[in-house]
Amino acid sequence: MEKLPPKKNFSEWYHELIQRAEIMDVRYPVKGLYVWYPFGFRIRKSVYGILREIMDREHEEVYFPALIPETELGKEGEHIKGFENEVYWVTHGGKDELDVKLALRPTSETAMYPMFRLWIRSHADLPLRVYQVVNTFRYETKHTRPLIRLREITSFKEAHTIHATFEDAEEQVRKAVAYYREFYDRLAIPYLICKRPEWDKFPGAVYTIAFDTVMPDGKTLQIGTVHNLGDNFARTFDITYETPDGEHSFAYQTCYGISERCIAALISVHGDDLGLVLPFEVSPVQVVVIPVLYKGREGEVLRVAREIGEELKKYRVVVDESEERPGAKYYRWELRGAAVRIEVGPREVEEGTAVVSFRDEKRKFKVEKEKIPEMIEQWGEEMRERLYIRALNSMKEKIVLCESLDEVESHVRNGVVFTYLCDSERCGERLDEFGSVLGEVIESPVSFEGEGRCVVCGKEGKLNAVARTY
RNA sequence: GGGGCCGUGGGGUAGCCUGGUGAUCCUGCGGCGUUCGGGACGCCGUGACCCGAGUUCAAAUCUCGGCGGCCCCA
Repeated sequence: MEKLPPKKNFSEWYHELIQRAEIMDVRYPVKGLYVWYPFGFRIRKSVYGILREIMDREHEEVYFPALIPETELGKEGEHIKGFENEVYWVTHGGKDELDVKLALRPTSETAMYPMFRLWIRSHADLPLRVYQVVNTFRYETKHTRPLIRLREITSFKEAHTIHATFEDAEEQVRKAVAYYREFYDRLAIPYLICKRPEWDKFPGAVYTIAFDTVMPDGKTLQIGTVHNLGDNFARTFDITYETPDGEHSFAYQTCYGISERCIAALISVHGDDLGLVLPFEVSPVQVVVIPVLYKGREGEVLRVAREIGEELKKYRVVVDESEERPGAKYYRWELRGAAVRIEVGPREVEEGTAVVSFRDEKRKFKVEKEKIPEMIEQWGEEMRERLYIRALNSMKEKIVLCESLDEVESHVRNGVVFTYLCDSERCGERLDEFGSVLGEVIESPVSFEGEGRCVVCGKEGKLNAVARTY
């Protein structure tokens, strides 16, 4: 097996790793569409398992159609303006042209909200909280990249909620942010939380809060968004409810989403020159047992290796009985991000021990064989903590506070710039020349004063993040 | 939005400028044997010129178009 390109050549590394670790097959003959390999799909399954577990606490899972009639998609003015250039249209059924064109959903507000209008009658129907995990389509014209910029987003988890009052919607936004925090904490992925500037919010929203993580090359990746929609969509789609005293009132809505970019972040943030590094909880191979086979000793070694595998069967375990030499097996499973490796050879069989090592460390150590099952969980959690600290430190290194436009211009090439910015779109546009304004910093691993002089015009400004983005 | 580069076995490549050889090398994959504590070795086998049109006696190589990929600038 050939070596992977070093991670410092991030683009190359990412592309090769995705293919070689069998996450996505990038050879599908349509731009921007990729195939999930079985191995990649197992990562997706465990990551989305966590997301579903979190969502299921107070949302119901639903499924809405992928096709949206043009008449509904076009109702909300700002919304359609934001998406019209990237919508795929279904124009024909067989040979007949359709009377009303059908859009492949770029997102599902306009599929859901006409139905919510029928579902919501009274205050007793509120709040309504649902989510779905679906594919969405966007005709991307820039470079597409597996898991990051797609024409078919295959794994869009979108939640939609409806409330009686703006304050209730505000409260839901806070909860959604907390859910996403928990999700990314479990994946050991650090993030910035920003309030997107007015000109970059979700089309149709009152405001947008976004999670961004920092990739190895210093560009940021948006990995989650939370939108307070106010009553904008309720007014467009006529979603009203009857209050306890018989009045009719428009409802207030939120929506928030996470796509397979969370998996792109997982791979990019933790991976190393040898391949995938995945937290124990989501690795498709949580434990790999490697028997070290010597001529004449194969039987006993294999027997013990299988025993260990059997005792750990509540985890995702592989006992690698293939004919390769141990070294080749180590590299193979390191590429695939097996979290814990257990080696058993003739020596260990005699001692009743095994050699244990973790994917994120060079260290190897001996453990009594019987102790392994009770230690696994703890090792997994310790590994998650190590990964998180390492990722956090590397993110902190890439954030710099800048107090002049020259500094912004030079630093944004290598990472994230924090600087002060007033509310004017003009000043924002000036910064957008260097990268993208991510917005007002709400939460960050690096803290600076929240207010200062706008780096462009010198008026009162707030702490904002600027970065090159994916 | 503008510009540039590229498409060769499963992956990565040489060859293309200057048309003509049995299309190069690494890797992977299958088989056999000797091995096995960080990418073993030997032997055998497998497998490619993106698609279409054109120029030509002859096209991986030249021209045009399509599709796909990468990079730079705004």
